[in-house]
Amino acid sequence: MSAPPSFNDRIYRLVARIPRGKVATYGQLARLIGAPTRARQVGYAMAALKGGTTLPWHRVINSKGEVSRRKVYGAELTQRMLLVKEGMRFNPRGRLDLDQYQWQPRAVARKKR
DNA sequence: ATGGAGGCGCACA
DNA sequence: CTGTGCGCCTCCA
Repeated sequence: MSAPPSFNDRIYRLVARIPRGKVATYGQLARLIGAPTRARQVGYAMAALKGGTTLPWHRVINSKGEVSRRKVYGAELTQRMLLVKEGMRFNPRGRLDLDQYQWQPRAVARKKR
């Protein structure tokens, strides 16, 4: 029997589609799977990823364009490093300009944010 | 069962 | 800008 894809699986599938040089926010991913109020669970899903994952987990940030704080400090630095390596540049305030870097799954049809 | 805390986000003050 | 509250759901003690 094929079980319906879990919340986490849908998130992971989406994360896998984020192109290099772009980022998505937790809330954005939640909205994209039709669960606009569950941004926090997206964060939880990411936290549950294992070390050897092939997913571009580093391309997921918060709605302010910053790399979120978490338990293990080193992970934040790794994430920032990976993003910079993909060509993105952080503000003096340590944030990314979402207008410039946020992933737009549907290129055209999207006017409001 | 109950209460915190967690890679969030939004509205308000 | 910061802080607080609430909604949301999962985990864990």
